[in-house]
Amino acid sequence: MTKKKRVIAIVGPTASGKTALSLPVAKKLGGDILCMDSMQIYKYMDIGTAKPTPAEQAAVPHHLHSFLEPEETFSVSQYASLARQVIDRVEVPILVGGTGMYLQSLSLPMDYGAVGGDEGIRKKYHEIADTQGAEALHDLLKQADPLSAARLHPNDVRRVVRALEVFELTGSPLSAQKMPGPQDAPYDFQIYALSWPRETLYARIDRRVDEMMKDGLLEEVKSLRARGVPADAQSMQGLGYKELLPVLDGTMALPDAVNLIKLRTRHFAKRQLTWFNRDERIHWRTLDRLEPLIEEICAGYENADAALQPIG
RNA sequence: AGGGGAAUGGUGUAAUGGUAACACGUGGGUCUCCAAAACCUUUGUUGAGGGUUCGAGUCCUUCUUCCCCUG
Repeated sequence: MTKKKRVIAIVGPTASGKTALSLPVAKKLGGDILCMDSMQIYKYMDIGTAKPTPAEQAAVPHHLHSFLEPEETFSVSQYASLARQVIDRVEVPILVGGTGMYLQSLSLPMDYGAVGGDEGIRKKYHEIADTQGAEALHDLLKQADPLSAARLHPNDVRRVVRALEVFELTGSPLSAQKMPGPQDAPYDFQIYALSWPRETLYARIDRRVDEMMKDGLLEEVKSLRARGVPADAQSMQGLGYKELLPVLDGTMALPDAVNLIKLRTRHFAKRQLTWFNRDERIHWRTLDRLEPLIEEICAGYENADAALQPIG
C-alpha cells in the first residue's frame, strides 16, 4: 500500500492569472509544470494561447506544451496517458490550465481510451443527422441505448453520435460503463482555482485580447496559414485563431473580429466557471494576496528537498 | 429656420387596428475521446402626454429626441 502521489492543480477561467501563480509555486517547491490546456499543446501557437514565455519556461521545467504540430488532432484520452507518464516521472507535478475535461481525465480514472474513435462511424451518423434530422438520430440511440438517449438532448448531436459509436464498436451501451468517483482518483489532488468578480474577469479578458493583438496575433495566424494549416484543423478552432482567418481573407473587418474574440472568450470563461464550480474538491482563492496563497499551496511539502523524499 | 423621415428589451430588427415576436447579448446549466468544442435554459421592450376605437406598436394630435434634404 503506497500512498497516492500528491498532485497540485492550478485551474480557473482564462485570463485569471494561473501562469503568474504557478511559476513562484513551482520555484518554491522545485516542481514541474504540466500543461493542462487543450491549445497550448500546439506548436507555433504562442500568442493566442497565452503560453508561458520562453523565459518562464526556462525558469521552471515545463511539460506538454508545444509538442503537437498544428495539423494534428488530439483527444482527451491521449492527453490523459501522456500526462500520467509525466506525473509519474516527476517529483512535484503541478498541473496548470483551464481545460476542465483534461483535469477530469486525470482526476477521475475515466477510461476514455477504452473505446476508441472511428471516423467512418462518426461520419455515417453525422450524415444521418444532416439528412434525416437530429431527432431521427436520437431515435436510433433510443433503440440502442435508452439510458443514454434519455440523458442526451436530441440536438446534442455530437454526444448522441459518440453514444451510437460506442454501441456500434462494443455492442454494449455507453451507459453500461461505470462512472468512477473522486475517491477512485489515481492521485491525491490538491486543486486551486482563481476567482474574480465577473466584471473584473471580463475586463481582464478584454485587456488580454488587446495585448495579444499588439503582440502580433494576426501575424501568428498568418504564418500558421502560410504553413498550410487548414482552417478546419483542431488547432484552428482556438479562440483568436478562427476569428482572425476571415480577416486574412478580407471577409471581416479587424475591429469586428477582435470584438468577436472578446465576446467568445467571455462565453468560454463562463463555461469554464460552470465546469469548475461543480467540482467540490476545488479551493477557490483570489489573487489579492499572492504570498499567503503561495504559502498555502506549498504547505505540506515543507521545502523542495523534502519533496524529493518519499512523503508519509 | 423650412421640408421630409424615424422613435419597439442592453443592441439590431419584426408585428392586415385584435395574445408584442425573432436574433444577438445578459444570467443559469450540461459534459463518459474534437472540449478554446458541442448542447440546454432564463431574462427583459412599444419615448412622453392627449384623442379616435369594443380594442392602438399600428390611426389623429401636441411635445421631446435623432437622421436626411434645403438654406
